[in-house]
Parts: sequence; C-alpha cells; structure tokens
Amino acid sequence: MPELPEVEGVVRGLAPLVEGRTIKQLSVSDTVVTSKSAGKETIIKGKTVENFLQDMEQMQIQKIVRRSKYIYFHLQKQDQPHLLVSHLGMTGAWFVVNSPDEITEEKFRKHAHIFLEMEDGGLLVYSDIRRFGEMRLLQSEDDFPPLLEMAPEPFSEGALEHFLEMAESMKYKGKQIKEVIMNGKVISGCGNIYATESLFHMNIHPGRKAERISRKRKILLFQEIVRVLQESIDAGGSTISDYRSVNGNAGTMQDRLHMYSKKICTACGKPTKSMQIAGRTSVYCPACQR
DNA sequence: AGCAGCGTCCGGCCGC
DNA sequence: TGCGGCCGGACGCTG
Repeated sequence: MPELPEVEGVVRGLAPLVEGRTIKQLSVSDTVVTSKSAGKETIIKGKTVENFLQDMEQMQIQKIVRRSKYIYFHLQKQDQPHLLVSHLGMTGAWFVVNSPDEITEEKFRKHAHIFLEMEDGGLLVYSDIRRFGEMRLLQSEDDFPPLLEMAPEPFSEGALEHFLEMAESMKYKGKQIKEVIMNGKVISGCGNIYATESLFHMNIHPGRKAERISRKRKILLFQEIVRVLQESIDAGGSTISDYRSVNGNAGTMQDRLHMYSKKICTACGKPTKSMQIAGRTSVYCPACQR
C-alpha cells in the first residue's frame, strides 16, 4: 500500500530511466478497454481510452516528481506543457522493460494495463492488480481542483504551521487524531501505516480527539510523522503485500515497523487492539497509547 | 453550504 | 476445493 515513502522510491527509480524520453506509441490492456467501454472509470480517469491514447502519443517526459502520494509526469508536446498524474492506489506499480515478459512477478505481469513505448526503445509499463490506481492527463494541476487542496509537502517549510492551523480548526478539532493525520488536506502522504507508527511512538491513542492533544504534543507528533516518513524513504519504503518500487524492487521498512499489523505490542508485550477509524483498521496498544 | 456516509474502482486472501 | 466476505485511497454523489 504505497504511501509517501513508497511513491518517493518509485519516482527516484523512474526519473533516471525515463526523463527526457518521448512516447512513440502506447496501448492499454483489453481489460481496461472492456471496462471503460462498459462505462466504468477503470484507471484512466476523465477521458476515453481513445482520447487518452491519442493525447499521450508523442509526449516528451520532461520531469518526474512526487507530490504527496501522487506521481507527476511533466510532459510536453508541440511546446505545450501537460501533466500526467498517477496514483498507485493499493496495488499499482511501474516497470521499465524491453518487453512485458521481463516483469518477473506473475501477478504484475498478468495485470499490466498501460504500455508506453519509447521512441528510443524500451517500454514503460503500468501494472495494477486491483485497478484502484488512477491516471489523469491534465494541462496542469488547475484542471483537477483536489490537487490544489493538498497540504504542503511534509518536509517543506510551512507544513507544520499548516498542520497546526488545520488540526486546531473547528472542522477537525473534534475528530479523532488518526483521521486528522491521514487526511491529505492536513498532512501530505501519511496513510495508515505511518499514521499507526507515529501515534504508537508518541503513545497517543488513535481515537483521541485532536482537541484533547496539547499544542506541544501536536508539534511533537508532526515531527514524529516526518521522522518516520524519512526513515522509511531511507529504507526504500515498506514492502507490504503488493507494493513494488520500479521493476519490482523492494524496500525494508516493513522490518522496522513497531505497531502496524502487530498482534503483540513491541514495547510492552501485551496484545494489541484494533478499531475502525474513518473506515480504516487502526491497530494500537491500549496499555501504551492513551 | 457543508458534511456524514456510502458508492466506486477490484483481486487476493482468509476462513469455513 | 469452492465460495462468500472482507479489505482499502480518495474522489464523487446523495440525502
């Protein structure tokens, strides 16, 4: 389940392989064609398959950057800038190969959906087992307003201030802290894994109301989130279920997790508990976290 | 207007 | 072995 560190790993892998290259032609899987013609919004959002294929042709990939959990492909065609925004959903992955057979893991090979063929050879493939991922071709961020509402990058100046302002606003102060920190308008890139870990390290119960946490502890919590995200980036992300970096590479952060998917608290040895917060399973230690 | 809650997009995996 | 139920980012819709 890719969160900020995993997406960062994908971007770092992808950028040197495809920046500067031009998409000669492209295709999508029969599955996507069939689903889309049945009226579904499978992977390719806000465009027909036909228009997507036509518009993407001859695009030059200028730059690839991460923004929150999204991958931004800055593109250009006939001097016009475009932006391909890719979200990996639960099970999305990118591969740079010569042929789809080179995708070694069967489930990713079997669920390869978008094929971008480069002018100078090589194939950029998007695979997505559950098809929860998204691909949007825009002129710029302005074409898709939710992107404009994202919180600043957590490592950037102003991110802490933004977090405090949001968390202390009327809208969020009555909400459970885990829901607040997993909200992309409050903090960028913190999903279930890193929210769970940060709250555990801070001994904060995930169900505690935001307003019942002092400003001082909120600041420490924010700093802990940033630290955990950075630790995970340095470890290459967490390889959990279907996350893969470019070409199927794996990270090691899953070995450094202390609470996410644990049955026993790694601090006190007592059994953990789990509750639903904003519809998501939230694991915590009732003894350590208050 | 704004918000809570649900629907959407799915296959893997678990338990019976 | 077959099969129903559960899981989940984030937008979009509904009441």
